[in-house]
Amino acid sequence: MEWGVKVPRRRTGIDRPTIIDVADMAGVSRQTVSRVLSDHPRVADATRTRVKEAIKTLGYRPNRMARALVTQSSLTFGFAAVDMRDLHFGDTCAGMQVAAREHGYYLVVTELDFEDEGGVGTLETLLTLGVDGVALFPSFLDDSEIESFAATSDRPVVMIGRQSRIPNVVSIAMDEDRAAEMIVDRFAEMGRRNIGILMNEMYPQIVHNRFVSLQKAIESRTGVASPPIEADYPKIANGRAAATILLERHPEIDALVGFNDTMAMGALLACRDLGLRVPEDVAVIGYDGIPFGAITDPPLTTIVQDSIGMADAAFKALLSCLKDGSPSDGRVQVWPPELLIRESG
Amino acid sequence: MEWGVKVPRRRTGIDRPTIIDVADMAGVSRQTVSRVLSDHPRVADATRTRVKEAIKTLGYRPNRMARALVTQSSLTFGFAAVDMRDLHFGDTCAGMQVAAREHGYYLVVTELDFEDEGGVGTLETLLTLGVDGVALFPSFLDDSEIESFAATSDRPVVMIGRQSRIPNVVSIAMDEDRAAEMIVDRFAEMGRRNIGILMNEMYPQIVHNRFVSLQKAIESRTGVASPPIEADYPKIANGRAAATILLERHPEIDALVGFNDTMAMGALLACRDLGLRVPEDVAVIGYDGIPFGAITDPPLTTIVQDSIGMADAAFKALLSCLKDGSPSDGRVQVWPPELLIRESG
DNA sequence: AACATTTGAGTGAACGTTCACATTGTTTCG
DNA sequence: CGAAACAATGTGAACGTTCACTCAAATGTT
Repeated sequence: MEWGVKVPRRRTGIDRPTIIDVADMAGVSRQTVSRVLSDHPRVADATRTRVKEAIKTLGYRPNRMARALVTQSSLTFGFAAVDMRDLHFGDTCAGMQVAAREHGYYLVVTELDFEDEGGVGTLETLLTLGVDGVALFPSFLDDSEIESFAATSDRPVVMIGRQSRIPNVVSIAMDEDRAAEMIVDRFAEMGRRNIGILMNEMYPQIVHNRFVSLQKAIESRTGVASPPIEADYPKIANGRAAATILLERHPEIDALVGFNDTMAMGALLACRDLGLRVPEDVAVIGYDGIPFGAITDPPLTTIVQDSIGMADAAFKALLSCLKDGSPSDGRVQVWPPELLIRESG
Repeated sequence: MEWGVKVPRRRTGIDRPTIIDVADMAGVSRQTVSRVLSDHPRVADATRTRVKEAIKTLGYRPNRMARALVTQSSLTFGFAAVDMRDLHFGDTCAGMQVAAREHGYYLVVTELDFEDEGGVGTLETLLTLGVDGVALFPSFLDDSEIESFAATSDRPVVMIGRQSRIPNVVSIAMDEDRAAEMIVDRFAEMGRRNIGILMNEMYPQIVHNRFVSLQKAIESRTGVASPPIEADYPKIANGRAAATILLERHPEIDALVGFNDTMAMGALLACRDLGLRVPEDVAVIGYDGIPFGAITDPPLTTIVQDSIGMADAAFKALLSCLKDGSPSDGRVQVWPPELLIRESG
């Protein structure tokens, strides 16, 4: 039997070097290396260069997890949305990436999965990963779910794309009412009063808000309630199918709003199918301003929102919550929409 | 003066509960809680339920960073590409998310930024974040950069979208030669011999490989070298501009390949501008199979690759590298392309 | 009944950092 | 010239886990 001399657990040679390896090579203590790493002023120049050399030759990179464990800050934010391929989500994500990098932050991006406890599971996991804050598109999460998530989160939460006043959550969203008014006013300018709305069930909350805003604007402008219709997924084919049904059921319709550009493009196709001219017979307007909207026939008029600007704001909001330590109580930022007039409406 | 009784650093009340809080509440040791968390068999049923209750009432979630620090595994993979909004990248990313979630893994997604040491910086940061492996689209990184990154990485690396045999890197890519042949053969079927190629400079490596494959296929089939032209960014407008120049310079061209669907759609517009009919005068084929390709006029013929399948393969490759501990020496997986014939070519 | 095995649970150390404090020299200045 | 101030570095503890042990009690075996 042996009494076993303690032996270090790994050190296989493939492992990344640690701060101690650097310290040993430079002949200093770990703290001094740490000081060099964080540009602490009280390090002798000679020492500093020696340490930097050691860092370079060893290819040392600090372990952010270990660092985060003690500082309680990983310099990392989480970003969650249903689908990064969606233009608005993708742009916002890219915008935050840029803002983050500028400030030495890193973005952990994840797709929200409805399967995973309705999306909340994914968010919780994000937290266990050690992010300092979370920016998210609420999509299918309703206000109360967001609220309870924010309540258990010890980190700031900013929500993009919905104007709800939720405790401990900063909300950044486009002014849906204003957007709806712009659309309806534009239609009015063209002499259109019978407006059909193409919805879908994929993002229940946004759709609902957008729908409510549109109905409000339509009734206040024309005094006429508007026939909505739902499609099950915001794809072109579905927009086409939905628009076809809507136009057949309501031949009086002379204007169509799509919940997003993709659906509006479907509407364009439906009009062509039915021999209706756009915009002479039916005017069509979408939301998002995706690039392909510029080359449809006719090019699509659309509401665009400043994704990048909102992303930047989201990042700044998280950062300032961290600085203040304040949980940023239910602040709501409302961003103005812009109507990009092309030819369809 | 005080001699300062030691006091715990934080415990402000907002902090997440730790495993010790759970242990205290359940009246057991941290190790027992840890055992419950990892479903260790040797825990008495009574204890197990007590611990689980404590976990629930406290809302405890294990800190993955602390865990990773000791296990040397974060159950997290990194995924890097230039732009998640790109359909192929986005699909692959989504595919990996699904695969990851199924296996209890988490995906840390990041956009590669050329500014940041030419992209390598971002990858290195990913490593310091503690990911267990990295899947990446090499884009503007050349083979030697990937190679040196893989050499310093103590974690497996899989590269998607380029067929290079690099030490310690698994490569998963579509068979570019085969795709090129399918395109050229399709054109040949239509009696086309004068093929123009629309390139761009955004993803130098892929473009170069794709270009070489196309040239090879064209020469072997028609014996005619082909005029390429470059556009600076794969946008519709640039595809249109590039195609216009190309068609004006080479009126004999009767077929056009776009490096991706977006550029091919630009080509469609250029043809319309010049009064050329598609596909009667000029046939057009793209790469990627983006949905909008289905509704262009005429609908776009295109090469599609199995992004989801490749994503799944990438994930499995990383996983198996970790299992074997083997650095998976330069394996290359080649995936067959598919020609989606619509009307433009 | 004596001993071996299994079961359930606990303890100190380690993972790679940073923080608060301690320890040296070396200036500065009244 | 002595005390105070400062500059440069080092040390032990802590962050929240898991791992390799250890230990006591319960169970089985001959």
